[in-house]
Amino acid sequence: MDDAHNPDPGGHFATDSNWNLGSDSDNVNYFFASDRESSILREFGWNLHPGHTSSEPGSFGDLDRIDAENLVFAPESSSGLQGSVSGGGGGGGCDDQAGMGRSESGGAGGADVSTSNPSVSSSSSEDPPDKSTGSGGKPPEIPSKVRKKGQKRIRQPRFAFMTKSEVDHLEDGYRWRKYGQKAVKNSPFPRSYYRCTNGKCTVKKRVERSSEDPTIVITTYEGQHCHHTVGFPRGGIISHEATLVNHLTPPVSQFYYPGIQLPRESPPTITRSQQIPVQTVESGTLRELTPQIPIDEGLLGDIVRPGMLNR
DNA sequence: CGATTTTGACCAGCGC
DNA sequence: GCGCTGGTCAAAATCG
Repeated sequence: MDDAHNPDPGGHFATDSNWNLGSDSDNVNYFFASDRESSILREFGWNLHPGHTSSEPGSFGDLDRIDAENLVFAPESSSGLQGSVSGGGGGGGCDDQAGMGRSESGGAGGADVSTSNPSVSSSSSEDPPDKSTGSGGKPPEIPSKVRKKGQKRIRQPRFAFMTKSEVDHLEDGYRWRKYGQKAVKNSPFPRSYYRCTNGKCTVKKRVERSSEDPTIVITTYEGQHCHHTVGFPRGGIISHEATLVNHLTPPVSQFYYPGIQLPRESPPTITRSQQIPVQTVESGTLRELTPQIPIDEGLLGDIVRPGMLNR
């Protein structure tokens, strides 16, 4: 896995083997799409256009300008943990009653994500629900957490954004609780793990800073929110809600309506608002996208290509 | 006081 | 089978 980069001579999107990212769970392929691919994004709920400038609904707000040419797709091949992108379908994670999942305090929360998404997995593994997180070694007290050994961890679709920002945790309209932090191989910067504070929401997000370009923050969302955002400073309260749930829309599809806001907690430190959405899709969905050369830096390496970093 | 963050440990998955 | 790494848990600490 460390060899990571492998340009894709073929001119097609890289394959798992080409882009091994380093982590079992993150074997994701990233592609750069041209404006032509924007349509694909739209299918996933992304209303993007080349050179799009924000401010319109469905856009990323003034925070960023999306340049379709630099758009990066991150089809989650799931080599490992999950069969394939799951549509996240119906309600992704929020299906069940609040009680279940993570409880706030320390909650054994584990149950999250994976567990709740039976419908989703359409693909490969019909796997039985559950298998929740691999949660650590905690007592198998909670049934929902019970993970059968043979079952693989199922993850919801993931969408990553690269943002030039000095702050790690960008405000996106939702409230998150940090539940872990890990040092990342090949990167001096640790990766932080956040979980939506909404009791019913199982959306998670990982935040990592580029080791090559510290100004770039890679934020990866996993799952879909099934609730409203907490509200935006800009008065933009998202009206949408779980209505999107049935589509394979990226979790961000909700908060990006109001536009990804500048961190509330942190002032407008975002220097260059450049955010590149990385969407995970089924490997087969995308084709023939401009090949990109990933760099081996963990998450970042998967998402950011050298050229971009140097920009 | 409640919520969030920090931090060390544990477990699962994968490659060798 | 072993080791490595990512991901998650949960107790303790910190913050508002």
